[in-house]
Amino acid sequence: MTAKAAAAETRTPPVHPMPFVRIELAVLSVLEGALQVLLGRRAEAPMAGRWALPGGVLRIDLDADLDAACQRTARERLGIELPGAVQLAAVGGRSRDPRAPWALSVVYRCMVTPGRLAIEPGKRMAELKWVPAQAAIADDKLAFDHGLLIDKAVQSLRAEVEVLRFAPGLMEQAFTLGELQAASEAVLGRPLDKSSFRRRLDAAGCVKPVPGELRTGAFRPAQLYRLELQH
Amino acid sequence: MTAKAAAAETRTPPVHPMPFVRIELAVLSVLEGALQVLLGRRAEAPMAGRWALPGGVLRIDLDADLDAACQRTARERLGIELPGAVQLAAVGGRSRDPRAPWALSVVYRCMVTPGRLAIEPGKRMAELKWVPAQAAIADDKLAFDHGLLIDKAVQSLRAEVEVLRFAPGLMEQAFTLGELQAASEAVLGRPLDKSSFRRRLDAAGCVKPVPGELRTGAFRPAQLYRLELQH
DNA sequence: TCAAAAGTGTTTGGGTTACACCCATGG
DNA sequence: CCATGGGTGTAACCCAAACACTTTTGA
Repeated sequence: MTAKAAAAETRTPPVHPMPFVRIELAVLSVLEGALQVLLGRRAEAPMAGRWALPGGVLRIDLDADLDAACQRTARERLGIELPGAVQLAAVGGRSRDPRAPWALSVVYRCMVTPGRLAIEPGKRMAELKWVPAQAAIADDKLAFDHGLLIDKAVQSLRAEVEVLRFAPGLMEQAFTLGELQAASEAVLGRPLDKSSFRRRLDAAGCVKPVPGELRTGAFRPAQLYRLELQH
Repeated sequence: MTAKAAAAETRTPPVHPMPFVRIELAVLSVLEGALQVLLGRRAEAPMAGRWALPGGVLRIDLDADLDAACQRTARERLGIELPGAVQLAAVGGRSRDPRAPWALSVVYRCMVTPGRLAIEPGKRMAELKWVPAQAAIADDKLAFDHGLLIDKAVQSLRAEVEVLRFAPGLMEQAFTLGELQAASEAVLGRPLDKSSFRRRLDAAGCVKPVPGELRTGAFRPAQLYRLELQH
């Protein structure tokens, strides 16, 4: 019986040591006209005091799959869900993380509207802050390889906005076309032409007017729109 | 001393069980005018006898990082290196693989020229065969979730060919523009216009003539070209 | 009445499609 | 000399940038 168990043990894969698996969150937002990324200051070793992407350990007892692990991590570290989070990449290797001989991180990217996030640090987060994405990518004092990960996140976001595939969470539920253009310009880092931007928008059909709804500001009121789900 | 060790132990992450981590290879090739994917018949349980993507267990003692793990897996299963392999995605969850309570696979995609691969099954591979990608994606009898993974691989390849970013391994070292066009058409699944294809090629500068080199066939000899590395 | 932002039209040019047309070669 | 694939030219067209213009409101 013990022999049989031993045999089964030998045949099953866990005979090989497995890597330390984490989830990292690249949470982005357009704030004050610039694309910013949410960083947390690490409360514990390793790299205590250093700024890093919020993240946590994959818990196979709690998480049904990777996407669920992403959401649980978001709840624990940021106190909110991250609808529309998409997987960016997996990175892994020796000496990525001093806690383990081999560390693998699955990185998620998510857009969040300014209001969504009451920046309240959760477990093991000393502090949270928004940092302009440019500065974060250039900062070589970020923990681990998180600078590279932020770069990847920004690149993939740009590629999507370029072809008018707006991630949910980029805008509030309802917004004016002017606001959408401003957000796109902040992400892309270059100005867009109002006329062609709008023509492209309704050619793509990715945005739908909310009848009757207007935003009344200091000047002429603007039609409000919502994101239309892509095919 | 033991107390200190115990404390360290409690703080270090391996207190949580980690998932079973594998590498899967989506090896694609244009064969007989169609995009095909390399499948292996599983020699062992689970799903013995079923066709699946070649793959293997991540070995943190052997692999320096994920890319290295991909190459080792290719050597062991296929007997060759896979230059130009790119990471596609990571998938993971409970009940993906009966061998473990939680399985995570990092999937790589690679193009291979017809001649490159002497289909010689390696360790734990009963047999290897090329299957048209369309058929493989539609086949619901593939092991695990590999049908979905093949779909992803083909989609990402199409997106690249669409913008003339030819993966190394798509073509032999030297090729005629006609061959490049034929391969692109096979990947995209639609005909391309010769004239505009060529104009786009030299606008993008992604292809460079090899002076003096000609391919002499049944008819007029053709200039040979090589892929130019992108910026 | 003016500033500021919303919203529309028109011109223009670059790039792609579609198609026609020569060129070179082995059979 | 002809079938076949290599290679080039041209006109039509589409899209989007550029820019000017009108509209609407609060101050």
